Amino acid sequence: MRKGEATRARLVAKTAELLQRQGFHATGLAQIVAESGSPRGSVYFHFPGGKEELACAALSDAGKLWRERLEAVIGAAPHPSAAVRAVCSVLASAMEASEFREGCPLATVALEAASSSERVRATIASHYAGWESLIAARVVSLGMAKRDAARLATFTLATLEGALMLAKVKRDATPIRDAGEQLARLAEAAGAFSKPRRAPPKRRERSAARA
Amino acid sequence: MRKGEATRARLVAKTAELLQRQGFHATGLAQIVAESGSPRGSVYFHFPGGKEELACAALSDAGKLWRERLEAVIGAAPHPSAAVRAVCSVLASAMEASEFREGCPLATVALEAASSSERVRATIASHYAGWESLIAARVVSLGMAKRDAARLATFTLATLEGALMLAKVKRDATPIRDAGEQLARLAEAAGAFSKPRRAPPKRRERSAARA
DNA sequence: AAATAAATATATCGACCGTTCTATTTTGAC
DNA sequence: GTCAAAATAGAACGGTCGATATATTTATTT
Repeated sequence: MRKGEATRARLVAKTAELLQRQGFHATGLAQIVAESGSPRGSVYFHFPGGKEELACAALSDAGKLWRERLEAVIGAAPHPSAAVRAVCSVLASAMEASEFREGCPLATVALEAASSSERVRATIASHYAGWESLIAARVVSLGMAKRDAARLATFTLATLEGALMLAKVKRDATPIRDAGEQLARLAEAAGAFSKPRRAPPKRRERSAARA
Repeated sequence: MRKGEATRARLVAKTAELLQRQGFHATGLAQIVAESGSPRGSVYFHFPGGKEELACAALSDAGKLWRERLEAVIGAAPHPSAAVRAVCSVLASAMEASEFREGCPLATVALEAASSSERVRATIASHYAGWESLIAARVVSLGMAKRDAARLATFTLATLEGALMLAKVKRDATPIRDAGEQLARLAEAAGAFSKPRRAPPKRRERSAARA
């Protein structure tokens, strides 16, 4: 049934948008239905689990979309430092373009629902982990040990998320751009260090990101 | 009138706690009144502006409290690197102790209300700025240029906020501890660089945090 | 075209939301 | 003790919330 899938897609898309801007509790089914032009009676048909299930679907969609974008940028950049610069540039511009209403599509709900809905929490956590593994994989290809790369990836994501939040609150995108610059230098330093290496002999104790 | 002030204080304290754990929209007046044991009829006496005004008072209280704690830690630490380590250690432990329910007292509401209540947004922004200037001042005392110090302070705060969020979502405090370690190294590097300096001759182009 | 399932429409539910209102009690000043 | 202000009590407001139930319409299959 085509029509049903279209309705479902519209519901998910609008929900993702509203969750990104307002969060979970500030977004009502009424608003989702009204702004998406979807039939109200269809919500519980497509999402028997109600608002929670709809939210998880929307968060998953957004998480996948951002993962693909991240993958594309990382794949196109010659070096992680260039990638992080590009990502921050895009994020900063998007933030300004939306007049600081849109940030990370998961972050607001993450903080809101982490302690109330285990399902939502787990959904978001898995997508964050996916983003991190993407970053970590790129860093590993530079020669850094997996463990250190994972740490650096978490650190990078944390900084980006925090910068997005500060930018939203300050209504100023410079935290994002500055974070990009700082992280890029960190990546350069880490790359310069571990580049000339080949097949690390045994193990290295968190040698990375050592400045 | 003593009684009134006590009631007011209880309302503010409980509101701050609930905002930190659940956010703005998930916290109702009913819950605040019930859990604080305060008279329901007193809310609009002490806070004619309603929930928004009460929330701002609570956020301001929390912001001041954290500022004082931050000030104490920075004052006691021999070096910014030690300070950031200590802060992260405390934050990580507190996160675990609360079973990952309590993070930054402002962050959740910051993301929620940044686009809905200008008053709340401005309140939070001012406290974040206060925290940053505290960090920046300490870095300046190390010899770093004011502009670079401000950037580094914003970067540090962003990383901490992001790490707190990730820890909450993952239910794992390691992002906080790792962020502390990384930031501490960054601070050491910045300190080592700008320490031997005296009265910078003219201006330096963001030489800080250079690895 | 008939039969079956998918999808939508609509009305309604009880619960809770933030807010307002009018008593009533408590407190401080005289 | 008297009086006015501060503070509390508690009901009640209209509105919206997410969720449910029952019809009705639309599409797919045979």
